[in-house]
Order: sequence, then C-alpha cells, then structure tokens
Amino acid sequence: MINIKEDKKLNTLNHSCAHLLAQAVKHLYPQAKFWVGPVIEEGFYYDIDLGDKVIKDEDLPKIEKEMKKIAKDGKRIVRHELTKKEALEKFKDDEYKLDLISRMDENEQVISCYTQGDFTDLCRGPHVETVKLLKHFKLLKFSGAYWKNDAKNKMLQRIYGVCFENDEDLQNYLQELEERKQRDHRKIGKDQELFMTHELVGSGMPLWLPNGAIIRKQLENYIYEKEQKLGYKHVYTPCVGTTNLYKTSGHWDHYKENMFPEMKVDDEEFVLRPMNCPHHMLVYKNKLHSYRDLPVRIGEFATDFRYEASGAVKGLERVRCMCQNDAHLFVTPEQIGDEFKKVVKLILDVYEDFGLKNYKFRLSLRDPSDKEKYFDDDKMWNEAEAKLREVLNELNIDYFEAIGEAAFYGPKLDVEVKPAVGPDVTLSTCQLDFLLPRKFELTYIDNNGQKQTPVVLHRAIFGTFDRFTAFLIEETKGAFPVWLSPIQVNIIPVNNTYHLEYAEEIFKLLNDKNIRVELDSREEKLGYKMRESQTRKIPYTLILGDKEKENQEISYRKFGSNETTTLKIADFIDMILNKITNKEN
RNA sequence: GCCGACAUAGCGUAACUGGCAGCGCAACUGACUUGUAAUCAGUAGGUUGGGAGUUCGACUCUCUCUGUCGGCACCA
Repeated sequence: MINIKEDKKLNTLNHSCAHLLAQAVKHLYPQAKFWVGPVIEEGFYYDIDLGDKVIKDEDLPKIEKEMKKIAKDGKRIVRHELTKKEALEKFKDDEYKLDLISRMDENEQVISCYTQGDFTDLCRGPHVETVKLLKHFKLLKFSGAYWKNDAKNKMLQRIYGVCFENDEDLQNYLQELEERKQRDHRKIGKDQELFMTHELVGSGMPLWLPNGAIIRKQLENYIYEKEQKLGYKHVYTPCVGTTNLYKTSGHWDHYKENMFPEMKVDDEEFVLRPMNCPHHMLVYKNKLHSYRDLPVRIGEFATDFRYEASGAVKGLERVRCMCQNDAHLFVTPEQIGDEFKKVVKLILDVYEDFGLKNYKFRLSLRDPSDKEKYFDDDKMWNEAEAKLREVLNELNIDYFEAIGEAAFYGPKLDVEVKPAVGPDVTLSTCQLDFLLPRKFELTYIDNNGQKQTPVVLHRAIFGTFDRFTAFLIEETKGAFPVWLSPIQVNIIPVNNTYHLEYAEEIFKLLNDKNIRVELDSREEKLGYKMRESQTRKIPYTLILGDKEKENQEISYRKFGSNETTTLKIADFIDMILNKITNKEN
C-alpha cells in the first residue's frame, strides 16, 4: 500500500485537500475553529472544533459536496509570509492558532499562511497551485480526537480523507481498503472457526475453537521445543495472586487501574494476575541458588488478565485474557550480555522459521525526567541501558532508540514487525530488570560464599499467543503453512460406492502418521467438495478414484494451484512429513 | 474510558415515512452416482442483542444495559 506521507507529490496534494476540507467545513459550520490538518500514511485528516456540533454519518457527503463545489470554482492558493506579531494579530480570535503561533520561533522558521478564496489557514506549506487540482478525493471516516492527544482536553472532531491525482488511483486505493477487510483476522477467525466471543463470557475474552486451538497448540509445541533446547524449565503457576504479591513487586502502584478489581476471600484479597513476574520470582526463591546454577530460566505459557479499556478491545489482538509465551532468566551481572544475546538469537531464529523479514529492533529507554514511572537510580539505569546497547552492537543489529518506552523496572528491547497491511505490531520483547530481584530479595551464592542479587531478563518471543495468532492469520490470509494448518489433508473419493474403502485406507495411513486428515464422504459432487476444500484453504486435497486405487497412488491438488499431481502413497507421506518438519508451505 | 455508528435464523443480508419479518448459503429429507471451485426438489429454522417506554400497532421512534465496528486516549 502506498505511503502517502512519503510520496512528495501525494503529500502536497493531500495537504492541500485538508485545507479544502477545512474551507468546506467553515462554509457549512461558520463556528468552526481549526487545530491541525496533517498528512498521514493513509491520506490526511483535520482536527476541528465545531462547538456543540458533532459530525454524523450524513454530514460527510454534505462536506464532500461543498469541497467539490469549491474545487470547481478553481481559486488559486496563495502564500503569505508574516511576522509572529502579525500572525498573532491576524488570528487573535482563534485560540487554537494562537496556541500554535505562540510556540513558534520566528528565527527558526518562517511563519506563513495560505489563502484560497475566502479561506485562510496558518500553514508552512507547500501546496498545489490551485484548488482546481483537488478532484479525486474521498472523505473516509470521522471520529472524536482529544486536543493535543490528551484525554484531559476537549474532544475535537477529526475528519479523515484521501486525495489522488486521478480517479483510477483513488478507486484502486478504495479497492485496497476493501481487500484489507477480507484479511482481517476477526473475519477469517469466524469463517474458519478459529475463535469466537460471546457477550455472556465478556468483552475481550475470546474462546479458542478446535481449529484455532490446533494452531495454538502447534505454536506452543514449537516454542517449547526451542526453549527446552536452550535450557528453559517450564512451570505452571496460578492465574491469581494476593494483592500483597503485587504490592511487593511494585506493580500495584503502577498498574492497579489496569487490573481486574480485587476479590475478597475470607481475610485475603486476590486479583487475577496481569503478569507472571512475581510468581516466577517466587519459583526462583523456592530454593537456594549457587552461582554455578545460573542462568536459571523459568518459562511458562501463562494466562494473564488485564482490564483493557473497553474501546481498545479487538479480536485476538487486544484482549482482556491472554496467554504469554513468557520466561524469566535469572543471571549474574556478568552473564547479562551472553544471555541477552541468546534471546536475540532465538528471536532471529524464530522469525526465520516464520519467514518474517520486515521488522526492526527498538531499544526502549526510560525518560529520566519521569520520576513517577521510573524508579530513581541513575547508575542502575545507565548501566542497564549501556549494556543493552553494547550487546546490540556486538551482534551488529540495527536498532532505534525510544525514550520513555521502558518498563518501570528497566529498559527493554522490543521487536516491531511490519505486517502485510496496517501499522507495525510489537511481537517480541526482552527486558532487563535489576529491580524485582531486589524487591523479592532474591539471592545466589557467589564463589566467595557471599549472597548476591541476580539480574532478571523478562522475555516473550511470540509475545502472546493471542496476538501472534492474529498476526499470523492476517499474514497468511488464513492459508496457513501445512505444519500449522488445522486440517492438513482433505480426502475426496470420486465415488462413494467404489472408492470409499480405498479412501478410508489412505485416511488411516495418514492419520497413523499424525497428519491431520479429513475424509469427505458426503453424497455430494466432486466439484462441490473441491470448491469447499479450496475455500477452507486446506493445503492438500486428495482425489481418489479408479486410477489411484488401481496403482495404489493418490492424486493431490495443492491449495491455490490448479494442477493435479499423482504420487505413490508412500512418496506423498514422505513429502508432507518433510514439509511439516521443515515448516515449508 | 471518550466521540460516532451498528446489532434481523449458524453465516451473509432485505424489509419505504411505524402496518403480515423475506432472500441466498449452510442444516435436514428425498432424487441423482457423479474425475477437480456450487445437481435438482422439498422441509425446518426468528421473543428482530437484553430490559423498559411511546403507540391501536414497533425490526422501525425514545431511554437504558450488553456486545461489536471506525477512530481518540491507553497498552507493565
């Protein structure tokens, strides 16, 4: 999908279209005051204060119509430069523009505004020459948006739109938006019976159906095996903890409002756990550790509950009940680098297996001025952050830094993956933590017989199975690689009377090899069953008739292909088992 | 949580300004016995998301709750 913000020509065009939108809105709603109207990847928007008026569905066509009318008049777009004093005077009745102008520095930037007909807006430009060029646009959606992105501020009306040079480009773009909906994991999840929700269970509480459960189980087995080889020990711990557990960890102060409220049982207070660190700290503490034991690696596929804002809940992507592919690595300070490297290598290894190529590493650092979120220990933070940089440099990994994105207990490395469509998603994370081991008074005995405090790495490769599955569904459009596919092989006998017995034989052979196979013995036409097999995106569809039966062969059609291949049954089994092992398509 | 919209059979949808809830797919029954993307005919399936209200009469109007969608804010 084209990035409009990055395309110089389209950027200017869309920016001018935002002004056209503002002008039209001003015509229809004279009370309108304008905040900002930037170009974004998908087009443009304008944030507008309409007083008591809120935009409704029926308003967009009216505004569009007015925009067309203005564009047809074909006024030129004229630039004026002015001093800060002049600007403050010109916009003296507009608190939004005054806010913008007052923060401008004349010495650093030229203050300019653009006029088209009866409308003038403060803007640094550039713009197209005349509104006449703004022909092929569409207003896409609208919503409320907080002024200056702050929920404490007034909510303005935001209108989104997009503009192109010709109608064909616009139609193609709208078509692409339509196709995006087709790969939405919520739609595919419903079509393929991967997961469901029910209002009686609650918002953000997905139920994994048999097909989805198979995919998840494969992911679990896959990562479990990887972690086993790296010396991780998996545990099972409860989904609840006492509030005291989270008071000890410090989470209570930081995230209380994002947790499900406490339950009183007898004289104790419990909460559904929002993360597993405290439980794992206690697992570590269960016995005395020698420096020789470290690193201790405790893993768990752990279900957590977070009270996500109702407006944030989305399919499997943003849920209130999730399962983390979690682990805590307890190391000596000297081991941080090596252990961190192993995690990064594991991430790269897994991404390779899933064919992920478009991702970037983000080093999430604290904001030193935010004393409320981050505990106050400059030395510790500086050391931790320096350590992560060092490791990344040693591994020769490209990364960018993000201030204020660290966890309250330490800096972290996040991996942002660029999906086929839509904004980047954070999948993997590895976090360095000097704080929780102290809070839980964790120790190990060093080679001098002295008690020392270990350092903890928190890490999740898949992040949560929920979000990762949502991501996979959208990447594959529901056509999963064989090893993940809920049904791997679908058998269609040409004729139930003559071929069913042979089909059952083949079914048994495959089933015995743990291949997920179905036999479609319904009294339907071959074409009908083939169509369904294809729409279900089953990787291999076998057709068994006279020819196959005679030669002890199978004929298969691969999903997405029109070709039929005929093979000896043993060769087919070898091939598919190979693909499953090698995670090939 | 905030702004706006939406909720009709398992799924996808229709029903004008308030006046008999319809269609397609799927399901079920029967016929057809079939070689690679939909065989034909029939049957059944609905407190129109829950609750309250207005009205002679509510899928339709009002209020409220729940859920969903598009954004905003949030995301340990």
